Parts: sequence; structure tokens; C-alpha cells
Amino acid sequence: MAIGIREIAAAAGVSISTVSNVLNGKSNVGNNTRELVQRLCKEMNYIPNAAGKGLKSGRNRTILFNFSDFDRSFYLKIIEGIHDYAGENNYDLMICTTKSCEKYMRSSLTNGCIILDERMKNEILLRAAAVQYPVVVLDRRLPHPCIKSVVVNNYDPMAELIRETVRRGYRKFAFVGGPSHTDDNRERFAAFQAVLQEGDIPFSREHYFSGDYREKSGYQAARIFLYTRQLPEIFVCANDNMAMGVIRALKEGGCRVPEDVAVTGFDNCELAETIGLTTVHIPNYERGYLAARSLIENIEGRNNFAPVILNATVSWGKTLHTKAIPV
Amino acid sequence: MAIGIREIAAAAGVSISTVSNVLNGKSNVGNNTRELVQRLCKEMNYIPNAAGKGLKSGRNRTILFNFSDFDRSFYLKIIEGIHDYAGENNYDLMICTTKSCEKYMRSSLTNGCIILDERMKNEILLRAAAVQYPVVVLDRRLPHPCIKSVVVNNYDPMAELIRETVRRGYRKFAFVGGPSHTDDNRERFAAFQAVLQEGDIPFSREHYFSGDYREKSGYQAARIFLYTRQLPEIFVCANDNMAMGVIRALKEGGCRVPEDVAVTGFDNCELAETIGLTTVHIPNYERGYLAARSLIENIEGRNNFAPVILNATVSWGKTLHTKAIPV
DNA sequence: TTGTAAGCGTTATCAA
DNA sequence: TTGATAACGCTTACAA
Repeated sequence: MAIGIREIAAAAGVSISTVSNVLNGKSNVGNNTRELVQRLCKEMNYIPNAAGKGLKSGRNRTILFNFSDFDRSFYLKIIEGIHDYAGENNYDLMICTTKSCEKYMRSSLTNGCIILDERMKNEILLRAAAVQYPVVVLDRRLPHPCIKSVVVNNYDPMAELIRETVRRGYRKFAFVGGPSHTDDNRERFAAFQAVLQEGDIPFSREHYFSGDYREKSGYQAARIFLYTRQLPEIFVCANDNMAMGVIRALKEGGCRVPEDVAVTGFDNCELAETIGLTTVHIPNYERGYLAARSLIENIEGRNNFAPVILNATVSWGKTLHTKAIPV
Repeated sequence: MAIGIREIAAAAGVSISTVSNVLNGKSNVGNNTRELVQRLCKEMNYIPNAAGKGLKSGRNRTILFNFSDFDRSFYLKIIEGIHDYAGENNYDLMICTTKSCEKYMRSSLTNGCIILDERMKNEILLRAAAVQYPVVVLDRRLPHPCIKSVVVNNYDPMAELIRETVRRGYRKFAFVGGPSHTDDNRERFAAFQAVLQEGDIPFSREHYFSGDYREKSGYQAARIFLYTRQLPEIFVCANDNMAMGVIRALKEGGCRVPEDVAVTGFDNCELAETIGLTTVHIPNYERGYLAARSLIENIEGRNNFAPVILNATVSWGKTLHTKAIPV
């Protein structure tokens, strides 16, 4: 029913290995035969069967991208970057979520993967690396010599951001954090804490709220502060989604941003620009592009496992202004 | 190297067919053998090879989702809906872009697909349907008895929206359309036109601007109107991205929205809510969920090809207000 | 330059 | 209740 290599072979009156050789650009085929086979493949809409191909050869010129959080729209930008680099290098892109990832890593349908999924266990990645399957992880550092990390420098821009808020006179801080096990949240908070310490500004654990990077958890954080009437001068949020939630709660509570309370985010999502949120811009398209490049280089034997570190830059918006310098 | 069915068989001291039978829940296996094999699979981290499986059996409990526009963040919502329904029914989800879609449709790695990709040619879908490969298309109607469409009723909410703007006194309209070959754009414009006609409100083709659903094309549209100083009273946009672009251009040009010019969108993207854009809400998560349900039902033999039509609802925002009723 | 045949990891048929 | 064995669509020695 479906057209396979043998149907083409039969139509051309040649053997299946000749067809295979044509399809794989081998030089041991006569010109007439080559052209005939190519024409027939077009005419008969032949599409190579990836399963058969991978099963035998172990190669498929395909990379896998794994993610699982559907609330972060910048993921599409990362995917676009990966897609573009892969396409330019004649690789296909296959995307999956947590559950099916290991299946596709193991099946020779893909020749390497890029992981951006908190839920993906290190253990699985280590198993893959153990059998020489190339892995690139985003936003995570993995202590394995054959797993490549592509990470963003969260520390420096967060430090810069906080230093400036201090310079502008802010003293009472609240921090709305993301999942505490993620490297990026840890780094963002570490920078925050360090700058406050270097300026001798007190920060008590009560002003740390542990969220989950979703809008709602920012909303909840701010509500809690509103209820206790212990509003800080500024909410520093570990990402934009939560900053949005904070702003929504503040507005509902009758607080003006930034006149009464300032808010900062991290990520520079689309929305951030529109409402003028002070945040940190992460080059997502480039991140995807570089991750794909790193991966494909390693697939093709370059074996470079040095981490790639991307810079992020502060994007100053109007959710922050200058307070009177305290006496 | 990699653990396959034969390594398990060797470890258990049974034949590979017995292992296969255990893995597929066949009843013709002794209890002791079954438990032993299951334990070993866990211990040895056995993952079935999807390629081998699909190659032989033709089934993989996997559905394919195809998209290609990385600028539409609501795609993630659709994916989430698909992912959730698939997961609830023990199907895996594989995602791909235009180029590699046909490959995965043909390879028995997937048992059906959901298409949301303007660039995907009908021809390819028809070929797939011809060999009984189940297909669900979103936002497109395909004249084939074995292809299922899941579409949004764009007409009614657009008609309702325009009727209300007319009631509020708007008379000079501009329409910023999407790609003219897409069904959704056609439907949105048809409703717009019909309501104007029913109210005897003139609309000349010069007030139609043909965009591409991207923010930039809305921006360009509004710039053109600004340069010619022929501003309408209201820009009706075929989606939110373009409405955002229109608003950006208007603000740059010193026009207030909605005091000087009103703007409406379509899609109800995240941003729309924040800035109070009047738009039409499309239930994207539900759309994905229903598409997956339709597909899986057809994979499992229900053969229901009646189109699914989803309702969308107008979301009134503040980018529209009430004009003085003209004399 | 072309063809034969083995084998990739699995399922399925049939015999034991 | 189990096990040999052929087959799925392809690649790849190796033989012709």
C-alpha cells in the first residue's frame, strides 16, 4: 500500500540497494539509473521511512527538543532558534514532552537532544550520555563530562538591577522566587542577596515568597503582603509572569505601580515591554540557536562540552522610579 | 550496548517472544515469568524501541502535532490541550514542523496527526487520508470525507462585535486582514462586510489592508493610514498581534486610543487582556483537547468526520468606547 | 555499476 | 505456557 524502497526498485527495474544508494547520494550508481530512480521517487511521492532507516543505520539527522511548561511563551522563541539552526544544517527537529522523551532518545530516531524541562530527571540524561547520546541542557548545569550546558548568566544582570534600585533609594525589598530547586532561581536570588548585603540592607526571610514562575503565584504573593499590610517598597520577582501577578494584585488592592510600590521581573516577555516592566532580557532565539549548534557539533564529533554562557541585559521600564533618598 | 528485548530475555532466561508478550500484556505468560520479566525491565531500565515497534506493528499509541508559526503564543495552549487529552488516554505526543511532518505521518511512528500549519499543503494531507491515516485539521476545512476539521466559528462573534460598534456610532471603518488565503481571515472579513452592508455603511476596498497576522503588519497598516491622514474612526483587526501593531503606530503618531481612534482585535491573547483590547476570545486549550479527542476516536475506529465547530465569544475591552451618535 | 543477503528491535504466527 | 522464525523498511558489506 504505502510506497517503499522496493516499490521504487520494482518500478525502476533495479534492486533495492541501488535505490538506497541513490537516496543516500552514494557515488556507485550510474547516471541514468540515478536519474530514473530520482524521478520515480518524486512521481510516486516516496518518503523514506524513518523507523526503518534509524533501525538499521542508527542515524536520522534529527534532533529532539524536550519541554513541558506550556505557560512560558518564550519557549516558542527558543524552539524557533533551534528549528532555524537545525534547518540550515539539514537536520529535522522533533519535539516532545517529559513522558516520551526517553523513548525518542533511545530509539535511534533522534541523534541528540536539547532539554528544557525542569521535570526531566538528571538520571535519565546521565543514562543517555553514558551510551554516547549527545545531550544539551538549558538552564541547568550537570556534573557530567559529556553533557553540554547552555546557560544564561542570571547573576550579573540581577546584581546590576538591584544595585540600581538601591541607588534610587529603595530599601525595603520583597523577593518573589521561582521553584527553589532550579538553578536560575537560585542564581537570581543569590545576586539579589549579595547586593543587599554589600549595601548593608537588611532582608529577612519573611520577605521571601516561594512561587512557581506562574502568574498566579505572583498574585498570591502580593495578596499575602497586602493582607498583612506589610508592603515592601519594591517587589523583585524571579520572572515576569509572577511580576504580572504581583502587579495585578497590587492594582486590585488600590496600590499604584510604581508610585506606591515598584515591581521588577525577569525574562522580558512580550507583555513586559507593553506595560513597561523593568526586567532582564534573555536572548531566547539565540539561546535556541546556540543550543542547536552546540548539539549538532557534538553529534558530528566535535566533542566540545564546555558550557556556553549567554549574557542577559537589564531592560529598564517604568515600573520602577526614583524614590527620595532616605535620610 | 543498549538494552533491548533480547538482553532482557537473556537475563530472564526466556525467549524474546515471551518478553514481548509480557510487555504487551498478553495473557499467555505464566505469572512467575511475567513478574520476573517485569522486574528485570525496571532494573535494567528497558525502554522499548519505538522504531522497531512501529516498523513491525504499525501502531505506537502516538499522535503527531504539526505547526510552524512561532509568533503565536496561543499555540502553546493548544499544545497543552492536546498533550493533556493524549496523556489521559495513554497516547504520546510528538510535535513537528512543516518539513518533517510527512515523514512522521508515513513512518508508523505516529497513528494520526493534528495539523495547525498554514504552510502544510492539502495535497499531503489528502495523500495521508488516502491510506487511512487519520488527520484532524485546525482552522481549515478540507473537502475530504476522511479528514476531520475542528474549526472556530469566527463569523458570529465578529458580526456581534461589528454590530455593537455600529450601535455605538462608528461609521468609518478600516479592516486589517490576515493572509487572504486562510479560512479564518476570510470568515472574519465576511462577517465584517455583511454587517456593514446590512447597516448600509459604505466600505471601500481602500480601507482594507492585507497583513500577515504579525504585529509588524498591523503597525505598517496604521502607518499608511497615518501618512495619508485618512484615519478611520476604528481599526478592526483580524487578530490581536496586528491590533497591537496598530495601537503602537497610533500612539507613536500621537493618536489616543480609543478617544481618537478605536481598535479591535481577535484571539484574546495574553497581552489583550492586560491592555484592555476589545477582542474575541477563542478557547484554545479546549480546541487542542477536542482536536486530540476527535483524532484518537478516529484512530480507534469511531470514524466520525463531522466537523467540530467551537464558539468564540466577544471580550469587551476599553479600546472601544461610545461615539456620539451621528446626526 | 549492480545485486544478494544479513541484520537493526520489535511483533506475530505457529509449532512444541 | 513457551520458543523458533519470518517479517516490517531500510542500510551495508560483499559478491557478481
